[in-house]
Amino acid sequence: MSNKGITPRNQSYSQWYLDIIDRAELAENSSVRGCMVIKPYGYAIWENIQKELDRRIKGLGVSNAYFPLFIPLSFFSKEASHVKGFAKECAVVTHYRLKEAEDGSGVVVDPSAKLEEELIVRPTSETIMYDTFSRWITSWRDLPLKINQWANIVRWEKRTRPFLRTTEFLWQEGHTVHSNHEESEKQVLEALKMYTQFAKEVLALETYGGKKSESEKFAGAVDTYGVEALMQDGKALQFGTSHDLGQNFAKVFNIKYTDKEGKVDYAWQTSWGVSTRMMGAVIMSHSDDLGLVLPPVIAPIKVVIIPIYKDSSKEKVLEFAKDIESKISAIVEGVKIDDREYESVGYKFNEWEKKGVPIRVEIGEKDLDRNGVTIVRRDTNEKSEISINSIGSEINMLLDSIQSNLLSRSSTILQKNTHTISSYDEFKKQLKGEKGFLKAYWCGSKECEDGIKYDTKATTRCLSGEGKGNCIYCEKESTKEWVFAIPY
RNA sequence: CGGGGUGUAGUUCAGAUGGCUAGAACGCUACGUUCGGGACGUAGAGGUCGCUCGUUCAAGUCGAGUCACCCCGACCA
Repeated sequence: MSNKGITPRNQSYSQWYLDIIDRAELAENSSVRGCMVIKPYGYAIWENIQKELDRRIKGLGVSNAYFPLFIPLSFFSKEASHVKGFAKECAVVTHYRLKEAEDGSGVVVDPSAKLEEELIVRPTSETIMYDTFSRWITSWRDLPLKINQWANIVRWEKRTRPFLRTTEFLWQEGHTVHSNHEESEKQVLEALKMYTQFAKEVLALETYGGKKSESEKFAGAVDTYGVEALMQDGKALQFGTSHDLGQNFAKVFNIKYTDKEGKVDYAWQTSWGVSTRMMGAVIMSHSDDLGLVLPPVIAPIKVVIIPIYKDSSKEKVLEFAKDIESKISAIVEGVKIDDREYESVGYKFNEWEKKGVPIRVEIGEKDLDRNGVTIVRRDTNEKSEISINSIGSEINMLLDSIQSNLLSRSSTILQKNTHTISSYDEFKKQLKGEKGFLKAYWCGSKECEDGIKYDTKATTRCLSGEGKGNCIYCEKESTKEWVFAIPY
């Protein structure tokens, strides 16, 4: 198996992510591909991400709920551009029963069990949720309605990549319904802000967020906003979106309410989501040649203690190590002592480095003698010796500083790799070389956008700001500056 | 769907011009010696060579078909 294509720096990466995911070993002759198995260590990272994100989502006044995996074809086909956007990547359920094959070779689909109406495995849940919403909402008193769902979804993409584009993925999708456009617009921006803050504070990632161009919009949205992160190879990764759906879905799903004046009107909606792709963003952004580097907030193991001893000192060192463990655990969550006897010290160092554990505490005879420990921080690989007085709070502070160091590193990288560009030659040259984010004016025409994409593979990622300049492609005057990049 | 490539041990791969009982490294198991940066020794377990048909005295090796997977495009979070 080759893992080319997901490396932050060419090779070395392939083995790092294998601690987190595995290829789905599907049955022989299965045409299912591009699914991934998330291993326990990887899932623990996801759970930490979920926990932090869920708290923030609830902070927006949103409640969790769950809707069906299957969407009747008729629901799905109601919003024209939505169908058009997703039609080519849907898994369809056509039958509900199997039977034994006549030649005894196993089971086959029972043709008599054909569904009256096909079911779509959700590629996103707008349609199935909004059908329900139309029955929940009748009055202004029912609004705003704010629902979030944690779920798996399926998009049958032609080409998959571990983490970045898997056939099935886990995500969170927020859906809100409002009585007017000002309020729903505000919600869209609030969600966007929540995501960019989340990226900063939890994932230690600096990102660009902003409005998407017409061609990059979500299928069925009036406007789409996106959060874009920069990977080490200079490509951009969109890891979150927030959509202003206007009344597009309300009109086809008949989501109407009576306002305070007794007038009936269609509601205004938003939807927004982030997925397991975030984990890909974290891995690809922070990893180095030694393996993963996890931001402490999402690291399942934040501190690993490695006792180092000879037979003669074994008991003393282990006892000291356990004492240190309980001292740190009193203040810090996620402390692990690696006292496996059957692995060598070097192996352990390597293993936890590879897994991105933020702090390693080494405890040996030398440390015992001076009543201290040796610690190594994963972000810089700096080694230092600290005394055991107030070790818990010191480690806690160090975790904070690792978290903020990763963020400032990410900010610096983003700044360094963002270039304001005014000539198309320069634009092309940059994208052939180091890539990164390019800020340039664009007239807004599809011809220019397509031309740029054809020449360079770069697309508009999001609106950068307003000003005055000339379209990088056709040189017509424009007031809008966009962020361009080659996307994943 | 187009272009390219690959199927041999758990994994990564070697097995020119067909030839004896199919190999290596890593991993795995047991025992011993080790342990401040991926330890070492000894002994072991592990394979219908993707599948089918054909050519041949003889097929992992040649031919045809088939299935699966990977990479590069188009499409996308």
